[in-house]
Amino acid sequence: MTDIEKQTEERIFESATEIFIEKGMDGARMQDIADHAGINKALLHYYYRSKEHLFEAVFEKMAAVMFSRFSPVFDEKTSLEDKIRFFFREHISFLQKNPRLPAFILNEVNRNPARIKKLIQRYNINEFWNTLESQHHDELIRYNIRREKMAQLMTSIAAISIFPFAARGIMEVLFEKSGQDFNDYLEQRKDFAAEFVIRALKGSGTE
Amino acid sequence: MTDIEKQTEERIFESATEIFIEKGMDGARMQDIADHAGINKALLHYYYRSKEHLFEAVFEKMAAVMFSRFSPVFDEKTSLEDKIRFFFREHISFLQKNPRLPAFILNEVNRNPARIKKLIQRYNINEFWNTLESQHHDELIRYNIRREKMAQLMTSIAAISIFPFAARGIMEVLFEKSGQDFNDYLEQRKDFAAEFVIRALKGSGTE
DNA sequence: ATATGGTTTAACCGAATGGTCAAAAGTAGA
DNA sequence: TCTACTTTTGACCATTCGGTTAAACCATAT
Repeated sequence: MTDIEKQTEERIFESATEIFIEKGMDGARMQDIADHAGINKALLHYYYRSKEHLFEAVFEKMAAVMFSRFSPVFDEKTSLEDKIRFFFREHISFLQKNPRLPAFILNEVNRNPARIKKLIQRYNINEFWNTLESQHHDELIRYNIRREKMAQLMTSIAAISIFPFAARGIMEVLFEKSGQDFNDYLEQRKDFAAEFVIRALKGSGTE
Repeated sequence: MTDIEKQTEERIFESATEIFIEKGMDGARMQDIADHAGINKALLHYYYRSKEHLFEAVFEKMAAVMFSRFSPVFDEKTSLEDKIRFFFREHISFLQKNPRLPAFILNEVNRNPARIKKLIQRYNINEFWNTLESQHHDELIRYNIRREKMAQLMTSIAAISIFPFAARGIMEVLFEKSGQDFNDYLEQRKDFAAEFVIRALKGSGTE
């Protein structure tokens, strides 16, 4: 692959990413992507056979980026509580830089669930749990988190971090009306979310 | 308005609702809506001038339905904790019957934020807070919830309830892989969510 | 019966869309 | 410079889409 080819293909991919995230699969136009990349529309089909192929490339990349942000948690050799603090700080910071990513992923997955299936095959959620359990066995018992509750806890954590971005359109309007600032809210949220979850955990103990 | 006219107009509206929720504004086809309603495509334009008009009618109705589900909380003369329990039970039950509503609303709002603006004008979020404050003054002080934290708390509650439906496409695949059932998860969530939030509140007191 | 006015349809239209193709332009080796 | 190959383009195509129109249909009142 030559340098120029790489340049062109990359420019196409980046333009497609921008347009697809903004307009969605159905709303995006191949002509808009070509214009944005400064090339002829036929070139899109030269590098990516069809709109479907191009979208799939973008979607898989973005989904991988999104999911990869969950894994650093497993590298840390810290307590569960510190992991939670670390996660919210890092994850919300990441989403501040990519605020439209959650809405894009969630919408396209709901529109076509088959798309995410093969991507998810790579991840083993039970192994995910096993890792956490081995790392935090004592804490999980102390917090009375059994396997069924694990899904509840993890989805609640994800929800608290992701939802403000998924509902960004509503929240920004709501905040504007009440004189609050969405960015301030997000900054505060990094700490609030962590302490919120940790308090909920502490109160659930068997002791 | 005659009976037949009402029948037709309603059938159009219901078909449009179904198609728009499933495919979104951009993905929906006027022909599909007409077919679904069992009528000629021109009739759509006879009752609703354009696709935009038809969509707006559907969107505003669905947004109103969604928002109206937050207000019963203010009628209850119970403690804050019981209100939280009541809210999760009712709200998740409602979403179980309308599982695609959150993704539809969130996506279309993000795609075109202007659409929700005029709807939100009707609601006064500061008055909302004032009502809650007058009803639960003592509890809010005990839980150390000041005005800035109110937005954090309310959005966390909304997130915990709504997110599983917004991320339904991912969660169903994830659950299938790990041998869990999404409906069981939702049933458990009604209680889990309430106790989770209440524990988080209790731990935040000034005492 | 017939005129009136709202309702419904089949046929049609222009624009936009994803996609194709043959030729031009560019590149690199002999 | 000639040749073989890849990259890029403009023109074009078939189809789809939202929307229009004129006529048919139908219930009701006179």
